[in-house]
Amino acid sequence: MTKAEQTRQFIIEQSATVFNVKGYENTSLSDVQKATKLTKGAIYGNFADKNELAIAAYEYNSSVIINALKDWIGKATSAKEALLAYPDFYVRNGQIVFGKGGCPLMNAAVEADDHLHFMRDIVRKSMKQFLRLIREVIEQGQAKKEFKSKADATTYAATIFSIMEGNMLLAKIMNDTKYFQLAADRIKLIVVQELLK
Amino acid sequence: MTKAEQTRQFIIEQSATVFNVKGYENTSLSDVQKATKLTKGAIYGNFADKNELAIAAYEYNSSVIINALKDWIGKATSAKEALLAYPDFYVRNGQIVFGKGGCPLMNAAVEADDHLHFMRDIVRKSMKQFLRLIREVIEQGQAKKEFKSKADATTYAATIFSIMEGNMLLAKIMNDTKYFQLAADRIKLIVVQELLK
Amino acid sequence: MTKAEQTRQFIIEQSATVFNVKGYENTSLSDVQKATKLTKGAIYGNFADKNELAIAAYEYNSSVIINALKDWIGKATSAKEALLAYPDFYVRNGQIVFGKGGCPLMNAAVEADDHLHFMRDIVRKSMKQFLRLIREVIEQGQAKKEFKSKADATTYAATIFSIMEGNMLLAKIMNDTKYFQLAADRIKLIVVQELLK
Amino acid sequence: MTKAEQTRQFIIEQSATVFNVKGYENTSLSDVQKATKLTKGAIYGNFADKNELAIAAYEYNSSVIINALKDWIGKATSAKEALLAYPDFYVRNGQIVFGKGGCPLMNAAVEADDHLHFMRDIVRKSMKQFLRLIREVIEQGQAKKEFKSKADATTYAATIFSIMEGNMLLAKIMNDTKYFQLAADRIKLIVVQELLK
DNA sequence: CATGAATGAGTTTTCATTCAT
DNA sequence: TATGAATGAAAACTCATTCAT
Repeated sequence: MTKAEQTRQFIIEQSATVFNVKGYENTSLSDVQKATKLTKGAIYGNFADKNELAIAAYEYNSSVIINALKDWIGKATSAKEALLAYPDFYVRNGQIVFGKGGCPLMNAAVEADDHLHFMRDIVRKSMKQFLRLIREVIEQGQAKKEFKSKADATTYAATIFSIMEGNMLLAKIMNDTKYFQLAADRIKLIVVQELLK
Repeated sequence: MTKAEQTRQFIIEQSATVFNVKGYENTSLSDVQKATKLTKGAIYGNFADKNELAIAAYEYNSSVIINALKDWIGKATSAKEALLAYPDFYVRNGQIVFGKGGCPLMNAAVEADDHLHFMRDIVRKSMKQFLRLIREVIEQGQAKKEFKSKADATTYAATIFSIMEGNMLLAKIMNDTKYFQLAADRIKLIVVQELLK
Repeated sequence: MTKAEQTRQFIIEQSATVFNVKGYENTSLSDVQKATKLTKGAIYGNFADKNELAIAAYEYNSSVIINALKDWIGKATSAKEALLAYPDFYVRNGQIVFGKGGCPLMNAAVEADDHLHFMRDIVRKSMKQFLRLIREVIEQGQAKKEFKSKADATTYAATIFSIMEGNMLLAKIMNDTKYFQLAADRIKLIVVQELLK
Repeated sequence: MTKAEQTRQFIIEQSATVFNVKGYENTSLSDVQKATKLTKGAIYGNFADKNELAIAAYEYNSSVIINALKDWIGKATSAKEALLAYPDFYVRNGQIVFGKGGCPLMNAAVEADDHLHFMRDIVRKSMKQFLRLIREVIEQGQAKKEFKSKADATTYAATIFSIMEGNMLLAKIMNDTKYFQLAADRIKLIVVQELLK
């Protein structure tokens, strides 16, 4: 890893939370300077413009949770366990998630959907990736005869994800982690009643 | 309504969608000028600062959907019908909702939760109001013996709302109204299986 | 004239010489601020961007000498007198012209020809206008039988202009007004030997 | 020629046209990097600062046409032929000259006269050198009895040069090589009518 | 000698806000 | 009240230059 690559990575990691908290458009280069303690020149030496940094920060932010999800799936000994690990993470780490600005996919999607067009495709891509991971867990559960085969995996992936995100929204604005538990309960109910054989 | 009050209302209504689409921080007074075709003086004559206008615009935006919800409830002849009118609205008006920037509660919550502090309380308040309306429908359904009495109305209100919002998030970023149908289906399932006697 | 129009004109007049001396690209908004003692906002309130101001300043600069030429022509009692008034002006006002940065047409043309494309057409236009004025004096001299009718007015206009500009170039870089006299002598020779009947 | 001298020369030659086209102040080190495909260190290792490079690039640019003039003079079999070779070059190579940004003496003089002071003396020197070359051709023509001895060589040199430059200015901004022919015609007229015995 | 990452003052431009009219 | 010209701080970005490696 060259010096430049190290600095680039450093800038991304140091500024990622600021972008998630303040929003990608409302985070200024001064904010990034404060977060990295680097000069503007150093930042512009590593990124063509603020948009490039915003995208890199978003990719970092989304990769953190996507990789976490992959981890849980990898460690789980059953599809059920894998699916429930996802809401359980928020139940157990609610305050940490709050401190980092909440779900980066939701935050970026709200900015990117009808306004920050340069980010839309990248957000859409990560959203699809997240949904695919959940879908694959369900499909593997079906392949292993753990889950009912007639359940539409794509639909269930979207349903589980939307329950998690909808409750995240409530949790954040109400500053109340109980909504994470609510999501976990509902997802568990769906897994037990509708997916498990 | 005095002239001043009329102008104030005019500014709010003309700028409300811009705020919802661009975000409350990112919408500039130039944007408001363009939307209202008024001068800065006219705007500052009616609002102390941009924050006051942002709050008023948010209150307008959220009141539109809260009033719509009240309307559906008022017109419904049963609790079930009232509850299902909510997701059905999005199923039928998905593109219109997209054009106005999506759900104002979600948009504002994402900005306000850990960043735009002057808006947080007002967003929280409207969120509670929305949840309370749903809860009251459920409670009335229980009072009228339409719904099972042991179901926790508060929990079900949050669950229904979060399913709607989570799918709204997917719908917006994927630019696909099918997620509104997904939310409607899931909410109907819950109403039929868990609430209805 | 509205306040805005007054300020706009004030900015143009105060900054025109700076643009001519430093060049249109190398003149910064700080330079304009210093020249006008106005704030950036005041300047941007009256011009969309620096290019618009640069063009306005150039138009002012070129109009000053084009109007001067028109004046001499208007006051002259013969075509010969009108033509010679042009180089004579530089002979008599060399130091003043130096102090204002020299001929704006030449300065802007050198910048605009292959580089400052947004100014090229406007410079070309003023150049044509200047040449046309000289040509018309010659044509009127021909109409009044003062000048030989077979002389090609367009060619003579370009020749006279290029002699003046070529010597201006020498005068400026050598900081020596004798080249203005050289131009005046050569132009007089041409008028007497080739144009006058 | 040492390695360092080679690199220095390489940088000068690669960047010379950029300086002539964009102007000496307006050409940035990034432009020089792009033109040379070298690093900043390599450039600063060979030049103390941008001004030193600008001067070297100007000296190169002016030397190219001064050497060309010397060449034509050397090859000419008469003073008349030598003098006319100068405008003829532009008549024949107008588009090439345009492509390289036009006459470097004029371009640099316009920047240096009252603004880029560090270049003024060097531009003045090359201008004098160019004028001296023309003057010497005339003087040699007089010594060989080809030209009239009473003609003031210095004056004629300046006149010929200014006609060429004045028309160059028109040619560039009008993007029309006909002005080169106009200059050539006028210079030929002067040589034939006023210098030749 | 050359590299290229870093500096910090400079650039153009936008913004929320004020205030004389 | 409404106007719109003006303010000045802050935005994104570029530049000539330095210096550890």
